[in-house]
Amino acid sequence: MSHSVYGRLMSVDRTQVLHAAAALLTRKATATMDEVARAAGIGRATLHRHFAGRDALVRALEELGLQEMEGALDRAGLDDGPEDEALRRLVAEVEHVAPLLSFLVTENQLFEGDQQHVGWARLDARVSALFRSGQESGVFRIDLTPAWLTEAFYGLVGSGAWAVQDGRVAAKDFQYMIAELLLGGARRSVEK
Amino acid sequence: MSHSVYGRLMSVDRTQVLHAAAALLTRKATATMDEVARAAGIGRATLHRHFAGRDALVRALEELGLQEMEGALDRAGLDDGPEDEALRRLVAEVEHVAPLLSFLVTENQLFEGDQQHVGWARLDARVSALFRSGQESGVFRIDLTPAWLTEAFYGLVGSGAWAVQDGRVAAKDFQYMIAELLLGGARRSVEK
DNA sequence: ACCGAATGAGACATCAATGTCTCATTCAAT
DNA sequence: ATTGAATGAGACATTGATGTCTCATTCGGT
Repeated sequence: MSHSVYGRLMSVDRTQVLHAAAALLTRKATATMDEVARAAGIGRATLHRHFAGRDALVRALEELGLQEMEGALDRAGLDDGPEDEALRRLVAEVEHVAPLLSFLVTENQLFEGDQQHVGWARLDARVSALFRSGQESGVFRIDLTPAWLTEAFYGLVGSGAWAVQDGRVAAKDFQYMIAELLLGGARRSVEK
Repeated sequence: MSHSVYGRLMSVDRTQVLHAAAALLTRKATATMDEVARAAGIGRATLHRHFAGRDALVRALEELGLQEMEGALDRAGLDDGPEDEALRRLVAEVEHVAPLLSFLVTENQLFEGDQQHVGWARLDARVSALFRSGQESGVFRIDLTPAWLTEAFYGLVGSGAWAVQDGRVAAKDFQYMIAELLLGGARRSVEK
């Protein structure tokens, strides 16, 4: 009785399917369920067996995205050491979640009604807290609000993922490019 | 015979409709034609009279986006003065095109086949050239590729537009937030 | 080698969005 | 005030995606 981790026999990797779906939907949100299935390397019927419909799929993406982001935040250890180094660790941890994060940030069809999802508020708060902490300790400049820095972080991660996926940036440079731009900007420092 | 600028009677402002459509589609790419019409403040029938279908609408968005971006690039005068100041001017010029640009960057359903649209290649080249020029003149750092800086520029403009539209950043801070982050980054400079 | 679960492919009905049309109304120009 | 173009609302047929089902096949566990 070596069922698998969750009691069911495992054939299609739910997580892998969701990551593939996110990668596709980020750049083609109108993609068909059939296209999503193909992109994940499975049949449409199988996709339907795992996710009742498009809504269910999107909600699963949301759930996984939140979960993986929380994990990344945990592993980054944002409370340890200087905030700029913490940010570098966060960028590193976030790399493989990037397409998923990108989809969730972009597609706000999630927010039914007009209130933000609770889980997202938590994430925002954690990232935002890092920037605020950095400002208080004098590591980050104070003329850019934590809210904006958080938003910019999301945006750059998304851009980075896209640039890599599209071949405009080497995958190995992902972390460096994002962290360096976010921390130091494009201008050449007068003093390092 | 005071027809209007283009010979037809003008009732719905084509440009205004497209901007509204872009603003909506950026955050809800699966929006219905009816939703788009409502968002633009017109009826579905009228929307159909101006744009044959969804494809035509998207292609019109593309065309307008390219046109307005080219205009912004022209007005920014990228060849005059230091590149960092040119970049600031570009950010300023790009502000009102932001939602449109954001939609076009995000939705790559445009690129039929696998080749990039010619117009976009031109835009990319112009923005990229600015960063390259800045690197050569010593204004910008050389460890971040022009391609990445270009991508980051798009991403930050999109994030900025989103943050403003969502009320997380004041509209009046749009230019400052983007230009400052892009040029100087989040880290507090040791020396200014 | 056997068995059962899960899959892929395809058929099919359903449903929502789309595209087209009509008609009454509004509005700008005269 | 009159005219004609353009609009909004609604009806309608069409199309394409969706959701469900069946059946043959594959594959992992025993």
